[in-house]
Amino acid sequence: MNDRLTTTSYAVLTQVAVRPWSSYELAQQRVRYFRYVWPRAESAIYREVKRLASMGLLDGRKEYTGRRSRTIYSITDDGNEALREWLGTPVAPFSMDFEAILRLFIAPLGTKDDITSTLKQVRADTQEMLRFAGEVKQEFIDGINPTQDQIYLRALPVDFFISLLNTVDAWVDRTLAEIETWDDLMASEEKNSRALEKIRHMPVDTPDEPLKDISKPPESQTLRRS
Amino acid sequence: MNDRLTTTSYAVLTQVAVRPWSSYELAQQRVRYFRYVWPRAESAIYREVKRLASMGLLDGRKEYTGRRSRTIYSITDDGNEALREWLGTPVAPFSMDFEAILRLFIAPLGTKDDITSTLKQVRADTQEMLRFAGEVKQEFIDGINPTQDQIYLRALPVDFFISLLNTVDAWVDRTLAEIETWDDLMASEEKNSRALEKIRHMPVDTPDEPLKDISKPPESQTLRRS
DNA sequence: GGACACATGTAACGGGTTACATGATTTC
DNA sequence: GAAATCATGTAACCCGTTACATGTGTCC
Repeated sequence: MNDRLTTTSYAVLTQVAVRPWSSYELAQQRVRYFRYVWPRAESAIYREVKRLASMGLLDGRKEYTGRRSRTIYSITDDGNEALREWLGTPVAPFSMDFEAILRLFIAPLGTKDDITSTLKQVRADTQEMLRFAGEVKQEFIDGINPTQDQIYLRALPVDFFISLLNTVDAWVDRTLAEIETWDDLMASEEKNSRALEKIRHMPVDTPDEPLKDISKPPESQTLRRS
Repeated sequence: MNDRLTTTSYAVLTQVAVRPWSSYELAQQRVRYFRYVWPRAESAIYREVKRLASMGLLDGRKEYTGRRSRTIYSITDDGNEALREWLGTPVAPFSMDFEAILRLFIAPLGTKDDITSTLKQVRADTQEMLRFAGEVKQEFIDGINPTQDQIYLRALPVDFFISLLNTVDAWVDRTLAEIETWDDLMASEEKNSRALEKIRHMPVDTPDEPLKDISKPPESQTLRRS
């Protein structure tokens, strides 16, 4: 049997480290809390807890409601040790899947309505996530979040999440506004020169200019292009 | 044989729509251009082009260099039609994998050095991506980007990408600064009340307050929590 | 007491990754 | 002419998803 631990393994361990849960609760609450930074299907959680239990990192105890059983998992010492070791290993880089961006590249194959609908859907998604973030914020303010005593840690991801969503939201808004000014989706001199002017002002250093952040060690400037 | 099209299929089709490529070039250039919005392993591309060719959406032509062959793919009319139809379907929601955030939750299991190293690694990653974005910006300014004539479209993802990276970068900086002020990683009254004060000022509406954006249709406010 | 939603999972398939393989080209 | 690197893929494993299944409370 395979006993390599993936980030999903550690994500599950992380949650069980808080307190014991049944598989079902775990799957539900993972969706609530980690959905946005490590989204996985519920069934992946069911398989993962069994694997972790068979490796001795979780301890599974059966309970019964009538004829039907459920399993409550708690973390073992080995499980905690595995988490501790994980913290010292290199972290997986941030990555994302953003289909709407792909569609932009070939937007002229479809209609203007296609692409604006796509972008509005993205906005609806981010605003739903922002609504959720607002709920969590309110829970902490009201002092009723289950992890209230860890608010000094939890505030960090919440901060990240809100910043990110506002960034995406603002981008969608100005992108929709730009596209609304277009008569069609075809290339034109005017569109292209407007875009060039915008690109000039985008907040990133170009290779010919001095770099903004000089607090970093210099070898990071010599990384080869992949 | 299975002929369901995934977003990865469309990502490949999108790229081949620009011009013909060999599988190898495709895999390389995908890494360059789509790495950040739809990252996939190169071998996935090799399998995908064969699948798309067998479905008639790509046309594969063999070339030889000595005894060794390679295949050049170009898009067919059916391939273009598939792309066009795709643009009218619901888009997959934005999602991300961000392991560093998971580690924050259990940071006290490790050392302060563990967590700051993790965050510095994230910063190094985002700054490498920003460096790449700066190169692309410069290419457009110099008028030498291969998609220069489509700059009115390409500027939109570039804008997104730069905004996102700057947001992540700024978050990492203030998070590192916060953690630097800590003596240890344990919970404390002081850390928690500071965090609460920060949360109060985070830029997101809470459920008890009037909503910022009233330009949206009202039913989006009534979405059920999942 | 039937319908329906919630609770608690399992099975099977396929997309994604890691590892490997081999021919051509360049370097020194 | 040996070694290293680039070009061009293939094989196999396994993580993740979709679909399904069955038991239990609850509503009316």
